[in-house]
Formats: sequence, structure tokens, C-alpha cells
Amino acid sequence: MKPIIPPQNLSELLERANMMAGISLAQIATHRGINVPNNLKRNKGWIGQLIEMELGATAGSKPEQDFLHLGVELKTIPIDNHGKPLETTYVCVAPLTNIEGLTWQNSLVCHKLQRVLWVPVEGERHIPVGARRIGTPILWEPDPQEQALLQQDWEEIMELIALGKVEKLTARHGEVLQLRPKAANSKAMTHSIAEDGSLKMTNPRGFYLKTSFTAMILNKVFG
DNA sequence: GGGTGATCATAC
DNA sequence: GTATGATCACCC
Repeated sequence: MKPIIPPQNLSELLERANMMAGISLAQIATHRGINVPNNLKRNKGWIGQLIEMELGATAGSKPEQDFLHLGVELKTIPIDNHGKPLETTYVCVAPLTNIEGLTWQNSLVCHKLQRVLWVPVEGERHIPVGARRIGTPILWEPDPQEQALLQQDWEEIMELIALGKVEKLTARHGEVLQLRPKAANSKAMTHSIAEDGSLKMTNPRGFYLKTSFTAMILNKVFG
């Protein structure tokens, strides 16, 4: 198999991504010498990691963009046969402590979403994983309106967290950005702010983009 | 049937 | 536990 070198510039990344359009996951996996799982129950991040590898993203667990030198975050997104997202999109872990002075502009959500390369992949469960095809990639930068929606949701959520009301937040808060559990299981705990300002224990949370929002992004191109 | 809350694998 | 990659699956 060929070694994958990180793309040197944005056009090189886009060129590689465009070449994957129409290809099945099995073809990519074979090319990489990887076995295709029968389902994603125990391999939930498999598609994302496969695409990352093929595009030459630097493997790592750093809270940064996948292509830091290009300022690009890579997201695979499962779609139905109409091109509509089947799942919400995870963005990053939500900070629950030490958030005094944190603003939208210097938040991790804002930073990660400045520029995203969306790679749609057929995601309907009746399609065998290996037979699922990759779609046309979309390079997206939030326009002022999208930016404003994200910022508004982020600020509302973070204010409640700062007030010690994280337990009152559900996935129903937010128009485009929502807060949901993000952990190995519901027993996982982390520190958060209590209503009296002290620390308490809570389930870790993450920020997710709602499917109605990502559908709009995809529709701007395919609509 | 869709969305919310829960969960899976893995590296460190 | 926290971070990466997300999808599962139950309840409404």
C-alpha cells in the first residue's frame, strides 16, 4: 500500500477528497489493507478514521483541527439516499469548569468549525458497511448567519453551565448546536460548576450539530 | 420514526 | 478521565 503523506496545501486535500467520491468503503479499506467490520456497533468511529487515514490526516488525540496546517477540520457524515444527514455531528467536549472569561471567539467550537471538510457517506443501515459509497466532499466555512446561530446557542448553553445549571440542559436547548452526554457510559463523571459556585460531579457533555443544521450546509451545494 | 440520552473502541 | 472518531438504541 502507498504511504499517505499529509496534503501540502488545501487544493491538494480537496483533490484527494474529490477523488474518493463515488468510491465504496470496501475499496478504500482494501487499498489500506484493512478489514471492513460487519456493522458499526463496536466500531462507531471506523468510517471517520478510515477517511482520515486515506486523506493523510495526522492521527492523534489532540483537541485540534485534523489538518492544522491547513486550518481544516474533517467530518464524515452519514446520509440517506436523499442526501439528508442521518446523525447529529459531534464537535467537541464541552468545558464545564474554568470557563470564566471564555468567549465564543476563543471557544473550541468556534475554532473547530471555522472551516470543515464534510465527507458524506451513505449511512443507511441496510447497506453493508463495505458497500457504502463516499459522496462529493464539501468545504464549508460558516457564513455570518450560521456563525450567529452557533454563537447564540453556544452562549446560552455556556451561561447555564456557568450558573451551575448543567443538569437542566438537555439536547432540546439550542437551535443548531446542542449539548449531549459524551462519555464511555452514563457512569463516567467529571467536575462541573454547582449553583453555589463550588464544584460538583456531572456526566461529561459534548457539543453536537443538529441534523437540520448540517442538512442546510449540505443543501447549499446539492440543493 | 425521530431525537435524546447512552454507548463503543482506542490512545495516553 | 479526556481526547479522538462517531453511531446505537430506547423512549416518546
